[in-house]
Amino acid sequence: MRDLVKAMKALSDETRLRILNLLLERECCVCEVMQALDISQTRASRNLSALYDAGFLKLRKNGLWSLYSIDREGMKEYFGVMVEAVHKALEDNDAVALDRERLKKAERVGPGCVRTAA
Amino acid sequence: MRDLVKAMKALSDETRLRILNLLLERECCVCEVMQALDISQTRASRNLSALYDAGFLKLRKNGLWSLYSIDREGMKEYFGVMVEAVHKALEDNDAVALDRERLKKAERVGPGCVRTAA
DNA sequence: AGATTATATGCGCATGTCTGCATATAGCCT
DNA sequence: AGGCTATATGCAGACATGCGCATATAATCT
Repeated sequence: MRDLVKAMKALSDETRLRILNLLLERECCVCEVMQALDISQTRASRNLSALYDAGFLKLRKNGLWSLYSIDREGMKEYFGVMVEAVHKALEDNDAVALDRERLKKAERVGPGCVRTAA
Repeated sequence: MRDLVKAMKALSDETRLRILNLLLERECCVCEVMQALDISQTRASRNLSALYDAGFLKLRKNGLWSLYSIDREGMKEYFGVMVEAVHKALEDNDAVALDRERLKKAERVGPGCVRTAA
């Protein structure tokens, strides 16, 4: 029960829903999320952590980068169902579409970041 | 997006998840929810309203009673999916099982209440 | 070692949520 | 009409959440 409440709380925030939809595209590092959603570093990091703590994401560290992605295998079955519901619900949402566009153009923050480092 | 966030918020509270599971059994009036979950009238009423506002429930007034039930037809498709996910997630939860037991024994509060009035 | 970089986190503030108490509302009955 | 009853709601207090700022952490490179 506690876990389910935590999962639902994780999904009841616009920023986190946008992040989840971004990660449905592909694995992202924190700085890509910052750029795609046009939010601060703190905000990106904290909200990614929340989704991670709730059990939706997995984390892969690569050098300086923290690469988050949807943990399809590790997730409980009904979590997957919820993620799919969110996916469907937002498939033609403008904000989410814009996020996806910005993700494509995401500039490398430093000399590396994921696009080249991975 | 706003609607989805609202729906998720509605599901991110233990009391409301218990209520939702109770309503998966059958339509209930506020006083039955109070008794089944062993909570105050205010709490039952407010949380039922929250689920209603989010779009999960429908309301049927019968005399003094407010009869809430899951609005399977009126709900958006992905809401139904979420409800099913919650159902599965809590199908063998102790608290929810106890709520169901107490619902069976729910005493009529006044001279009427649903069991006889409906 | 020191500088640089990506991410995480402590603190504080503003805002939001939940619930109890008291009270309002509205339907039923005599 | 007046009393009773089931539900709804304004208010206030306790508590949680979201986020910015500054700073810490940890990996990489020279």
